[in-house]
Amino acid sequence: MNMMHMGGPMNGGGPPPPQPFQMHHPLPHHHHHVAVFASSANGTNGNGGQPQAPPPSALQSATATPPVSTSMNRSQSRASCPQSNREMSSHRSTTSRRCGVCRGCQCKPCGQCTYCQDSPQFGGPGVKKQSCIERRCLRVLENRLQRDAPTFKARVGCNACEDCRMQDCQICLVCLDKRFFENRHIPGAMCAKKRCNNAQSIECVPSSLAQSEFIQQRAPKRSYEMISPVIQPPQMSHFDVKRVQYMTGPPPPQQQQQMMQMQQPQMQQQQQQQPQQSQQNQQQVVVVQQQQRPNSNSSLSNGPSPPRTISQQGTPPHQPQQQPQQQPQQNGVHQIKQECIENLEQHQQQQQQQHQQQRMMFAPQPYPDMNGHGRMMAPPLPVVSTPAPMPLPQNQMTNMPQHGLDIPFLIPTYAQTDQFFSKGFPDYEHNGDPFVPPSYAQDMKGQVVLQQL
DNA sequence: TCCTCCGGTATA
DNA sequence: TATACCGGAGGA
Repeated sequence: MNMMHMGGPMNGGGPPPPQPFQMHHPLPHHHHHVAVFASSANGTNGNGGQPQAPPPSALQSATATPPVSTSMNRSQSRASCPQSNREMSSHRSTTSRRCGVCRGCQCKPCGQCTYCQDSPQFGGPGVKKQSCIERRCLRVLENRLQRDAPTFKARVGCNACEDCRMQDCQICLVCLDKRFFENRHIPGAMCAKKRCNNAQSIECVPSSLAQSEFIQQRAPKRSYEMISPVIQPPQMSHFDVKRVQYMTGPPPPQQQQQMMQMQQPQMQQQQQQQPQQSQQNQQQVVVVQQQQRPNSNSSLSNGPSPPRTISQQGTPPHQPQQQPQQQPQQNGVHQIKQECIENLEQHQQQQQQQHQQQRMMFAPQPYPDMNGHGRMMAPPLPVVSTPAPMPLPQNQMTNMPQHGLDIPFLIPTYAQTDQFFSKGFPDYEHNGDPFVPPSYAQDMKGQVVLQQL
């Protein structure tokens, strides 16, 4: 995979200090009509304090100073003539040339990233010859994702180690897919910059696969028996991470042992947090949580988790599948099943309502496909560092994801003891991070930029 | 002719 | 495997 275009050296993911820069070339006159439908024109330009950066409100005028450099104008010129022979005569031009109309193309160079500083435009030597990391064309990006995703070494982290708790780098293939394409191409993958020692490889699903299909395959990558209690008794199935499917019978002994080792501390901690629950409720909750949110970033659960119960004394059983007396009673299993079904159904309805509202608030933005035809693209997503989305019981759905999926999947809630996530998800707001294009910032979230072709 | 930057290759 | 480098396509 070619990661060069994903950002280059990035200071470990942290935003470098803002560095004011001077545009060496005055912005040329804009030759194309740009119509902006802004629902929110207030906000900072978010461009690292650059005095030259036009405020979003400036974009509302078709005659305003263009927010891009000469290269963007050239790209727009190309895009303005989609029927151009030159545009269509070359395979390269049809697959990876800038569309010129997406917000990446509309964004002007940040002047701070590696590639900007390399560019002669900013006094650099021009050896890297790459475009500004803020100016990624969504069409080019999607082409790259479609091309690279099948061979991408996608991984799922443990979500417990320090690396997993780091914020996403926002520049790797996974983060870009998450940001712009709702994880469509590399669903469930962890940020490629994270070096989780407990990460497990997952397979990439072809982008042509429907969301509902890939969820069935992708979500339970780490032995998540989220569906198993509905399908069959939980103790009779496990998820084989290698075969990427549910297998009947208990997991292999080695996997069981590994699961137990990873879960014991979390189980104990969880019981300390819920001391007043009745024993029966406690059993049910634990079973559901272990089955449905093993990938949670919470310390309550992480890693592969076979269906299990909890003992009367609150100590986790070491060999639950060999102790039938500790299995939930038949009524309890049915009750859990019913609870899961109800929770999923209820949450599905909630998700649909939420996404309906999101679509009304953040209208999709059209951008041309390879043939120059308009396509509708999902609104920008909030950038969060999240584990693979997993369904949760409804009583745990406090932090709702904004990933826009029309499925009852959400980012797990996090324990109060989790200092990193207990504050909630970081809002997607431009705060000077040069890797966050100003046009993708919160204040531009509701704006639709239309380029007349 | 110059510029931008995609995509392939080399290198650490 | 990630990053750096660079040839060269395409447009102005």
